[in-house]
Amino acid sequence: MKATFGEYIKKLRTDNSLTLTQLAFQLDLDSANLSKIENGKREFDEKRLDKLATAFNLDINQLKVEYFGDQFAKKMYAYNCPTETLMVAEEKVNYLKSVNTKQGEINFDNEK
Amino acid sequence: MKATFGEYIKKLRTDNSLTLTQLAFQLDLDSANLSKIENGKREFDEKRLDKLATAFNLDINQLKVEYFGDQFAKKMYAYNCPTETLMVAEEKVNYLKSVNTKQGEINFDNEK
DNA sequence: TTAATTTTGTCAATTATTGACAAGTATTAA
DNA sequence: TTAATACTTGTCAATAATTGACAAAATTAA
Repeated sequence: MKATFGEYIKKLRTDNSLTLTQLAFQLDLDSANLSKIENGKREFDEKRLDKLATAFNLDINQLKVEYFGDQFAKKMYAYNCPTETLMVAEEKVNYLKSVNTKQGEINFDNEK
Repeated sequence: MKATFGEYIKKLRTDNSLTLTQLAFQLDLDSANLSKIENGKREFDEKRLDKLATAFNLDINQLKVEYFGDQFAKKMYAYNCPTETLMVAEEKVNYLKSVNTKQGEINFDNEK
């Protein structure tokens, strides 16, 4: 839970006794590069989250939590951001959600 | 506070009655590109946060809160991440801080 | 109107990320 | 031990993303 995303993938893979080559194939990746991802030397591309979810039958939302949680944490750590940053982020997401009309929803306050 | 980072800069600039050209000069930026940043059509590069702090005599930490809070919020919104993501991010920052020895600190559990 | 300011469009140059492969080091099994 | 498999690391060209720079249009103020 507190591990990096690379460690997280590695655990998933080994728990399911897959080789790098086997998982890399499912993710449409070179096994050497998957190794780097697991060891934190490359980033996992977000466009492969769906494939990862499929490979291990995971909930895509839980995966996003792990993935983006990891991304944000890395940034925070690298730039030594105050913890507040996350509170402000939450406010701002809510702001974005209220300003932008989501797909399929009806917008009642759309006066221009 | 809940505005985007671009709106935030624009407000700072206009409140201090600077033109785009004037502020852009201080930030070592083209005024046309600063305009795009203010209007959310380009990203503000994090390497310029210090210059921005100087220009308006702002606390750099407060600026980081605004800047990264905005970044995280945009990602969350774009990928429709659960709010949990931010809790997990917080855990992970703490994990990173505990694992990596910070500068100047003495590491007591450094048995290889 | 004119001048100053802001916005938009474009594109080459720079920078970052990726895919691919080779060569290396474990690890395991016989 | 060897041979096979698995994993790691380094490199680099190809691709993609970001940036700086400039021109030109639109807006605003006088």
